[in-house]
Amino acid sequence: MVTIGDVAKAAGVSRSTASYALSGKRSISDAVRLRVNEAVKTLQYTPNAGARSLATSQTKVIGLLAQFLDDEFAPAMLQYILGVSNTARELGYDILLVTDADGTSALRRISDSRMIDGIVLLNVAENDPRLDHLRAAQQPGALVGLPKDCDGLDVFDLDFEEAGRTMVDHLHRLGHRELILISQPQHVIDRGGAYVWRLQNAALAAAEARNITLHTVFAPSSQPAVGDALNELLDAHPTATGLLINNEAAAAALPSVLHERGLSTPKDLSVLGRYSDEFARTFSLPFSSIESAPDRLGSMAVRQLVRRIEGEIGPEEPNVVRFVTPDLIDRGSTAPPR
Amino acid sequence: MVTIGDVAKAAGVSRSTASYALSGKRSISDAVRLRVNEAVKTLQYTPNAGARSLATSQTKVIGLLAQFLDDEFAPAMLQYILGVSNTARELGYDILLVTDADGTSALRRISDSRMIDGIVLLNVAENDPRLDHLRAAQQPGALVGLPKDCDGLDVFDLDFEEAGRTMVDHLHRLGHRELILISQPQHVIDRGGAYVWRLQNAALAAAEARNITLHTVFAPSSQPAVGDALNELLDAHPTATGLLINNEAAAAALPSVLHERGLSTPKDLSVLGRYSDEFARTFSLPFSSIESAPDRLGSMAVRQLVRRIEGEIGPEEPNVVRFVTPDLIDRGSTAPPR
DNA sequence: CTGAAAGCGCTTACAG
DNA sequence: CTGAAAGCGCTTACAG
Repeated sequence: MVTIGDVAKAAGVSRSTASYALSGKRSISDAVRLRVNEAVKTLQYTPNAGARSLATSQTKVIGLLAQFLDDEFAPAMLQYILGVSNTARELGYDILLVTDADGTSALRRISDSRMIDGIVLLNVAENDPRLDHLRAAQQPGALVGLPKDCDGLDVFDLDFEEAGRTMVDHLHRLGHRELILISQPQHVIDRGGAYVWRLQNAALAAAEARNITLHTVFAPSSQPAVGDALNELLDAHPTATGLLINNEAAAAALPSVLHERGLSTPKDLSVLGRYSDEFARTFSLPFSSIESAPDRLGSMAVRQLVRRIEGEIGPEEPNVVRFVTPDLIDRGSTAPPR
Repeated sequence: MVTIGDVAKAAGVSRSTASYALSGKRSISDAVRLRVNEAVKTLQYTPNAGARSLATSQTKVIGLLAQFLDDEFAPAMLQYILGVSNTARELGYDILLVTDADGTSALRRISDSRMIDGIVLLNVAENDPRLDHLRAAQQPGALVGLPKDCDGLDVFDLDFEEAGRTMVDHLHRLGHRELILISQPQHVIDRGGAYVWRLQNAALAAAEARNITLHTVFAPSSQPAVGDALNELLDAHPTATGLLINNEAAAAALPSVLHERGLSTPKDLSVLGRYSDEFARTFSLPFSSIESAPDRLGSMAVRQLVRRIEGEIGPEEPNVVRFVTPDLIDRGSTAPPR
């Protein structure tokens, strides 16, 4: 393989001069810079990443820990991954994608071996076992998802409380007085998916404050089952006029359920979801929704992480916990109840 | 950080002995091995990946080039990625996920800088511009998807010809005499998505051989548009009794289209798709289908790649081009025409 | 503005 | 069975 030594020889300079000419870390005569650049081009020189990382303790790689859990809807995950990946590339970093079932040991592996400069955690749970190791790691970490203890970590998440309030308020303003909130399965809460109850509790509080009825229910996240659950739900609350959905699988299943029941939105029922616009397009969902902004959250996490990696923010500087304010995207599925 | 030097010191041996004790590449007295292992444990030693790769020219990382094209249905891609990632981990490799729009330069970047030991290409086109660089690369490559020229590359793909024949034969045997085949958009073919016409041509040939009518059409891969296309199609061919679908977005949109038209399968129409079982579950698709086996294809590609990387197959050994025989998964959406 | 040299943390012939 | 040393390909103080 062609090394910087070959470049140096071809340019008639020392290896250090060749290196500096490429990095620009000290002034170089135009003549030399020109010859070095030419040598690089003709020899097709590319620095060896392993050698560089050994010398600089920098890999220019970010570890991305994504878990594909049974109780979660895989297509919704993809948006976060793409948001992280695209922003990382923009900032000059590559992505080491880790999908191990055992996230903790995977984290340790890539961190301790210095394969990466920083770590993004997706799918963060209330008491995420990965966090202890992340805090102990040499590399900075950024989370998408809010754990109980954010100490020492930069955290980005949708403001699910605000999302819950907005959903209730929006339908309340339109005149609705009895609503149903469909959340992720109980199972998601059990393993620490705090966003489920963060949204739900805020929605319940808002409903109480406005003195309206809010039925809450946990629905499955797998497709055949969730359709049945939706039907049961509509049977159980025939007087409810609005449906709030914090469950991607339920949102995806709803169009055919409504169709089967001969219901149309917003005439018979107002519907308001919580998912990304990309998700809505993929599944052709005609419901207004709270934008969950996965690409933006992934991007924010990476930007902050890179600032830490590159020392723009010192390790002593306090961690940030940033909530994205939920936007409501109107697709015309809400209206006053009839 | 703790190095192998620290381990050696703690165990009272030389660095080379410590290294050999860990790699097992030469015999070591039990006493020494014990002390070394103990030192590793107490010091929490993990080898530095960059240093190791510099010394061994091995990174234990596989590059995964995935393109997310507008004309393709993103959720269908995820299965390939997961298949590759999980198998790689099983074999001791990590995944560098590259989603750059410019796949060619991304390939060059990770290859020339020796960040990876081998490369998996997803979404391979008929004349894929990435292939020239892959052939010139130092690292072996494996493809998921069949290009025109497979020379020097290991290739894995579904047998789309057989898939096309099977689809036609299956409905022919049931007594159907007029079918419609819905393919990906023309656009996919234009940029080299050979699988579209591989399936279609084989289906046409099979239809001709059996003397039945097969209407073919390219439908959009985006959701609102594809629904309209399906409706037009059913309007245009009212006497057709069977629908073959080689277009994930069309398959996802079909249930509601059928519902709107008051059609049920297989009573009014027999439907046979081509997508993965995982995809069917995610979208709750009730149609029988040809399994596209993305996880299996991804896994096969990685296994072959690792065999090349680890020298079990020499570079002079001929490349393989392997087709997965399509299985038909019966979900009860086909029956004799009425 | 440039060069010779040390060092990053490993592995692996070479010697014994 | 074990050790001293060279080398992988970079970067970066240290000297001039």
